Amino acid sequence: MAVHNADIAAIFEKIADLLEIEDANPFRVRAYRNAARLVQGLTHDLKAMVEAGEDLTELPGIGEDLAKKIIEMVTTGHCSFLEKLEKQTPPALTELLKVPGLGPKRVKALWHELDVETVPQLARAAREGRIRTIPGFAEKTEARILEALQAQLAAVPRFQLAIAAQYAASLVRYLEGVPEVRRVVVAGSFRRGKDTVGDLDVLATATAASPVMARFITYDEVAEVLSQGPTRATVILRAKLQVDLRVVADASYGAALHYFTGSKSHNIAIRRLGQAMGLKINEYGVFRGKERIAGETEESVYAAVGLPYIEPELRENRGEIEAARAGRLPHLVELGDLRGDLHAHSKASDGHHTWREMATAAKARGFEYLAVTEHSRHLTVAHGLDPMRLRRQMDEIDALNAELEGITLLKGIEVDILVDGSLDLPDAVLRDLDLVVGAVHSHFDLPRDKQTARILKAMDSPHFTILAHPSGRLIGSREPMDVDMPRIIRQARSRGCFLEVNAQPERLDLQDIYAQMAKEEGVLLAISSDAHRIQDFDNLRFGMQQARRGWLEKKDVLNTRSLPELRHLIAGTMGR
DNA sequence: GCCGTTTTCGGCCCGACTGTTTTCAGTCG
Repeated sequence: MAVHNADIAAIFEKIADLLEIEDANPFRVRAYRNAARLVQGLTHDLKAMVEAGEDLTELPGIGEDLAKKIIEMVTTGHCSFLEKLEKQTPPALTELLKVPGLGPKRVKALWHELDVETVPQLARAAREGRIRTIPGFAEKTEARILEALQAQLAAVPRFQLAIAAQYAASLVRYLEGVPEVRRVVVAGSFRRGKDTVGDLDVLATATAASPVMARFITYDEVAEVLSQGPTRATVILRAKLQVDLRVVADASYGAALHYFTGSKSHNIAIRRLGQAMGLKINEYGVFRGKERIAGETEESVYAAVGLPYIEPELRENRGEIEAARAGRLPHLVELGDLRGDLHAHSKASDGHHTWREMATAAKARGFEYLAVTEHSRHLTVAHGLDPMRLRRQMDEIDALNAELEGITLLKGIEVDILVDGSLDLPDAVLRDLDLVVGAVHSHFDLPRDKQTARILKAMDSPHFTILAHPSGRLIGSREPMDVDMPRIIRQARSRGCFLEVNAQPERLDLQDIYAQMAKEEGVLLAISSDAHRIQDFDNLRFGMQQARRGWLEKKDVLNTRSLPELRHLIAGTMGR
């Protein structure tokens, strides 16, 4: 049975939940949670590592015991320790932990006092007024549980980064207008550029006299105030997006920004470093005894523990602290490094602007080149091009290039990868293009081996240049295809072709850890807008953040190259 | 359960807010 890293992470989380309900040593619980997070973010397959005989205890947070459990899981497909725990403690209890307001202590009390083991049982107990009879619970708690269960029914998924960005922008403008407010910044997973955010963590610096907190909870988009104190408040916007506001004095800006940006795991690691140096780090600053020695800027916080500044996108405790200590932090690629865009559409297929308009907009962003990559004929809903229309477009592009100054349109196609792995257009026409972007747009649910083989075969085409949106996921609506991504990455290396980080907010595909894996394998990535209208070039900022989360540097990105360099690199893949 | 320019044992990040417990535990981030 195939055991993936995600399966192992899920089992460690489950063990941590059950141990916590059993009131186990909290540090033991944390060890399992740390391990789960580590495994989730690993760029290497644990099964492959075990098969290769690698020493898992080299991984930070994995000791003898957890290594043994991982080996058991990848070789037998199950975890005997979890099975033992599930005999002692009903496994469904871990579902109760997901109800906001219920932690391990309360879940245990509900189980012992009322025999509540499942969410439906919890709902019934709340409706029947039995919860208030448990010591430590009262009517208000019971009411909140009922409310939370109702809210869970109308489950709010995480928000796409780009959507959260819209709510963030107007809230920030509003708060900046409040008297005595100095700075407002959105921290949290938003600042780290995660593909989705669960809530917005907003930091403001203000004087004690500022009415910022009162203004915040009366913001006209606020639907509900969950909690409110002098320095912190939590609200739900009408859009169902939760927003936490934290207010500190301006002198604490850096420490608070660091604390509020997270990730939690990164913060813990930094605080431990501080602790080892006799320092205490909190959101107000870095302290030696009572004396504050840093905290006005994030740089000062890192400097206090002997580290250089670490970019927010790297702060996942996936090796960035070790890299910082060793002076090996990547110099992350930036939006300004892009010299062009290698995936875009026009009215000719399913876009909304002409190539003249697209080229003008691209040039205005400082781009030297823009690839013309319409859909191919198989994608009829998108008015995909057949060979004849493509030939005609190639002539039009030649004519347009003769007119345009300061930008070059590259002749390309986003060709469908058919279910058997063949490409939707004949070699005779593909060979005359500057580049061929291949993409899957159908049959997303093939079994893993077939799906992988299909894509590998497509990449075998001598004209194949870039694999677009490699996982095929649509955030919130379509899961990634079940494919062997490490194998696809190795195929890209051996064929000398490239993978895409698609910047459309619902795609952001490749995902960060695979982008990092590609970098480690020496495969260049294209950060592409997949623009269907001129405004879509703005999405590149989200693709850029995803790429930065994958530790990509300028040298790792195909479209940071000048046009001659780009042509040279592509020539290595075309016409073999 | 992990880990060591404090340590192979004894530590393990830190603070805000809520509700209910009259002084703090539980939860959350």
